[in-house]
Amino acid sequence: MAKQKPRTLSGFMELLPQPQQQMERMMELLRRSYSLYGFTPLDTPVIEASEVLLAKAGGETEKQIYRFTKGDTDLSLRFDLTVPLAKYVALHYAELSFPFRRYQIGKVYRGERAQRGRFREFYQADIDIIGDGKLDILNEAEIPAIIYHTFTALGLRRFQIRVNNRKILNGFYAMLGLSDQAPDIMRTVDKLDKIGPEKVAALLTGEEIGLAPAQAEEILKFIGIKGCNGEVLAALENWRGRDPLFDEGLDELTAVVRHLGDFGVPEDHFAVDLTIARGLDYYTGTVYETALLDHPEIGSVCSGGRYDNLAEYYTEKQLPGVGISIGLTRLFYVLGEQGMLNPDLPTAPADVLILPMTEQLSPAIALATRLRQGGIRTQLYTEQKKFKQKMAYADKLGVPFVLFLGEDEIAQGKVSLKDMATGEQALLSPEEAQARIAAQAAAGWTLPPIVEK
RNA sequence: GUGGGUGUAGCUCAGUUGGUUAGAGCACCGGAUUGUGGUUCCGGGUGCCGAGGGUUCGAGUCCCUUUACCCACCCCA
Repeated sequence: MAKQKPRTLSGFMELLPQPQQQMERMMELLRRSYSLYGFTPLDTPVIEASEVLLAKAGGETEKQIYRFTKGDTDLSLRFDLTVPLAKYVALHYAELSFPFRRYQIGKVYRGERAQRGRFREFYQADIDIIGDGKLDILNEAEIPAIIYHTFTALGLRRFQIRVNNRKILNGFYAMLGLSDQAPDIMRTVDKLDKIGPEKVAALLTGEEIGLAPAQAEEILKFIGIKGCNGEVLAALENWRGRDPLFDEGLDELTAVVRHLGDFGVPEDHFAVDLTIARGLDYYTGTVYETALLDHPEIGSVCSGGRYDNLAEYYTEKQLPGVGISIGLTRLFYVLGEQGMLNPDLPTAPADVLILPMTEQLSPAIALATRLRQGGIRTQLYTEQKKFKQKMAYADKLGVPFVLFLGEDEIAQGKVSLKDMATGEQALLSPEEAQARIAAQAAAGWTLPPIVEK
């Protein structure tokens, strides 16, 4: 019979056991980091009713949404975690405490063409802080501090958090009388690093945007402000007093920069960058983008910002918030491609493999139970294979220990424990063997029980 | 959505101006070695040459269509 060829869709990441372990490790580090800052975990459905998910969407995002019908219901896959959060907060408003700080790690779906470092299904790891009516500016400084901590916890060093404020940009374009064209201008200006000032100027004065050369020059001069954070802020002061929104944004940005220092983020890991404006269009104030300095070509791995009204499509309540999203799949892809994933990370699924050498399995099963009760990850190998194949299996899994239990051992009440790294083997009592394995077992594996007795 | 590239073994890829039985490395399987792996040696090809049509005595190779994947743009994590 002809077989259906197995295949995985383009843009969907599917990992082998070892890299999967590394991925899980990364997620665990993120959870710990987010938890450390007092965020509560949240999960929401991957599928939502289309009218809920698309309440605000339009343009590009709407085109990218996976949408389908099941029976007569119109369904969509979530394309980010922020819209589901908005729904969640609006729905459970009365039962939540504000400011509501939640983290969420989950898959999202975008039906765009897959590309290097760009997927159709990918993990986002989000944190958001939602206020009830108001939200203090300090939160906008804390968010990038969390990013700094998190990236550092992952072992990353060469990254930079770039900060800007939409109010500054919108205020600036208002000064020039260009409020209507502002979104197009920002998107163009965002390409500065990639295509250079000449091409940006050409695009700005081109047919689609149609600015006067003098206006383009003014814009390039503005976004071209360089220097350390203090210098950039000082330069921005020159525009103060000409637009109230601009002034407000400048005050906010100044506060964010100052508090970032208070939170312990080193000066060289964040920068005021007037070109960034990215992210979905619901950002209204501070915006962030984090880049890996050695891989600018791969784009942003983490971005976010401040929004004034998260859930305006679901509720009359005013719910301002600030948050960021780490593109976990992209980040993992880049790290893997660059050989930056720690190869020393133990990825064996077990600390020990028990090889029963006789037909009599009861002692081996009892031993496995005993080790597991002691918190040792134990695999019992009972397949009828040649000895050599059993060893090859242990070798491929990378288990640090193999434990033989044959007639001799059972008769003596002992076990043979082989250290796979050194090749040394010893006849030990079960207690001694357990102690040796436990000494090398991956740290932090045991967790307190979640169910009360 | 737009532009370009590539489909040959599980993976990465060779395959001459069209020529008879389609190859390499790695992986995999078996053996040397029935209580000792990772090294070594010996043996094994596991294939609808993406699919459909055309040209030809003859197509992996040339032409057309189609489909999938990759790269870039758009946009974005």
